[in-house]
Amino acid sequence: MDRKAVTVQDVARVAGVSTATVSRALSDPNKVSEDARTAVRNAISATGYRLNKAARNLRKQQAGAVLILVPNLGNPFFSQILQGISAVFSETEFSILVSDTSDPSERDLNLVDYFLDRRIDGLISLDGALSISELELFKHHSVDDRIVFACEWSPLVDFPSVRSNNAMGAKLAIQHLYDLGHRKIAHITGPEGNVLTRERREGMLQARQKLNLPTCVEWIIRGDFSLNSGFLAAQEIAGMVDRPTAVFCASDMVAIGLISGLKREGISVPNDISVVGFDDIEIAEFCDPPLTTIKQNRVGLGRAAAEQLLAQMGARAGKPDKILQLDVQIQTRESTVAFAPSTVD
Amino acid sequence: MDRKAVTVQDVARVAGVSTATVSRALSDPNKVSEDARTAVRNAISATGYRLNKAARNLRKQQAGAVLILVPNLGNPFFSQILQGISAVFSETEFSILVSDTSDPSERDLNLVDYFLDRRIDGLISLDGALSISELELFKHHSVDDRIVFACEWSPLVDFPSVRSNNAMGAKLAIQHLYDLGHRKIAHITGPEGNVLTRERREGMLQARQKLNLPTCVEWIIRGDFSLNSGFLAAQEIAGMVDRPTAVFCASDMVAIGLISGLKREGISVPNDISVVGFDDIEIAEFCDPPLTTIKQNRVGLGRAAAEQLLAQMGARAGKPDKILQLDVQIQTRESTVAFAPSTVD
DNA sequence: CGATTGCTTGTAATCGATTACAAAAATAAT
DNA sequence: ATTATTTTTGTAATCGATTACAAGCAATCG
Repeated sequence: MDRKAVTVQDVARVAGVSTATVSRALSDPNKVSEDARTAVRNAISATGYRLNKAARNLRKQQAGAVLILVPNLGNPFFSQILQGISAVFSETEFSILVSDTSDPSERDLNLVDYFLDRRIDGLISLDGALSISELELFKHHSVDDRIVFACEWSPLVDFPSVRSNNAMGAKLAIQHLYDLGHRKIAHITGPEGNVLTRERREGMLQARQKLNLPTCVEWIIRGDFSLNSGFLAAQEIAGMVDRPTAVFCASDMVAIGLISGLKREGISVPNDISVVGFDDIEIAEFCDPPLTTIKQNRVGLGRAAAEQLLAQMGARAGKPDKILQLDVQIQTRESTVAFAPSTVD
Repeated sequence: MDRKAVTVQDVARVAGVSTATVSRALSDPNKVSEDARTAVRNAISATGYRLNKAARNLRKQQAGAVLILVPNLGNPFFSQILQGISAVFSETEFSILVSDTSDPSERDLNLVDYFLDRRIDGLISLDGALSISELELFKHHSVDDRIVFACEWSPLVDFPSVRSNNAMGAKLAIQHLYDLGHRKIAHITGPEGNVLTRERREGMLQARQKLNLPTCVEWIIRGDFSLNSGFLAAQEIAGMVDRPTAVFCASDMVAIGLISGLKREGISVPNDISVVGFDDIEIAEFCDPPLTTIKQNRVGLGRAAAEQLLAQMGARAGKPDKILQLDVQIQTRESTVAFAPSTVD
């Protein structure tokens, strides 16, 4: 690459046209004549010309990149959404930058600086927990029309967002357990303050109310989406006097941790307790027992978010903010079975 | 952000110095006097100046970004390496672009184009299976000194690479099983052609030979690192006349699939067969039974690769190509137990 | 036939930071 | 005090593509 760079000037000379014509032939081919177009095409392949993105970006006042904020890159759940996003942008001129918000070294950098430094043209956040001051800055510098939330979102602002229908998922889970004859249903939540936690819990509470199910404060157990929180919840459940016959978990990881923990307590899944997860991560099918869960279309979610952002960046006109909610399905496997009242209550 | 951009000119005017001084104050502060430095600093905060990366990149003939090639973003194994890489580059001026090589829409784009388009200054590939033509192109355009392999690598070239000591991992696994009294040890491999598959298999064969273990062609089962391949291998093992008492799997996913499959065949782990995985993914601890496995330092691997690339990009001098091999450890859990010869052989 | 419209093209300014070169100022040496 | 040396500064060219503007030319119209 140390061969002196071939520029648009060189192409122009070889093709016998001006630089303006070369540039136009590249960006908007039907602005130039057939002849010029082929001359430029030939000159390009003759010289081995490659457009310099930095120069274009400078002139066009854009960055040619978007930033994806991921709460935790190590989590397969998020990285599959990233896959969907990546698939869409790879068809465009945009590159994707990825930043892990759980990484402390990235936290001190203001996000809005990415925009101001002209490093990015848009932003997709999978993290709903952006600070209020950060969100204010977005608005203040009017870059808020180039931001889309995916999966999670922030209740503090009304930026467009693509998400799964979490309440629907919770309802499906409860209804499924109800249909199997379960009445005493516990729930392990996500971390407090998280929007997904809230939506799933509310959906569950609504379904529960509609079906007239008994409630018990003890049955709502605080978790944090992690394997370990499920594992710990198992001990709590084992110690309950009025033990639930089924548990709806806010994530598959929690469900897997729970099953592992219950087993350790001598409680069998699904014979003693049925368990439902949320997410349908790949491994759910290969657990023991295979996990009944709520399936989200993660790749589709990423794709939709990417397309939303592209639309937004294309049309700078203030289009109505959108919330796109993707349907979820229940995937029944062997971790849930019909309630068999072995011991009379 | 539509407020007209503040440029280095504006700062110069306010500070009462020239643009050159402003630029120098920013890039190499001890090239200018104390007075000028503070004047510039004040002017910057007074004007709210932000450096335009596109302009700098154009002038400095660099991109300010590196590309990370990931075989499969949806796989937590890779995304944790990404986390390590990300942590290092976030301390620098470089942004990271991420591309999923399993994404068909990215496959038609020549990787070397990223360099030629000046979109990236360096490349870290977690994918060892780059095509020979692609690798030739790298050399042909002499960008091969700005490429580092991480985790996987290509046997076709001698680019620097950071990897786990896979052979050592295999030896640890076999030795562990040997110490527990196992002699009939099977192995489920990764996909054919993959370097990790080869290293782990060779390491296993060597250890096996050194310990003078019996061999049997049937006991080497072809897998592909996936859950499903482990699941399928279970059926094969169940049908063997001379059944192994332990299985060393090329990945944790395979091990989990295997355990799930064996259970379905009525074979208990670890009572009937002990199982060892490779990777120590997060979930390994919460499987049933918790998985004995070879632990790789994924984040450390990412960090090391990132630092290697930084060193390489900094010193354009041809420094010796390096292969950095990180040690692995065995993490014993409950999927392996001492061999108890219940049925006399 | 002259005027109007539409299409294609070229010239040159522009995006914003960096840096080669040279001049000026400050310091050290004789 | 004068010269040599070092440090600090400014001017202007430069990176490479885009595009406003104007001009050239052909086609269309009254």
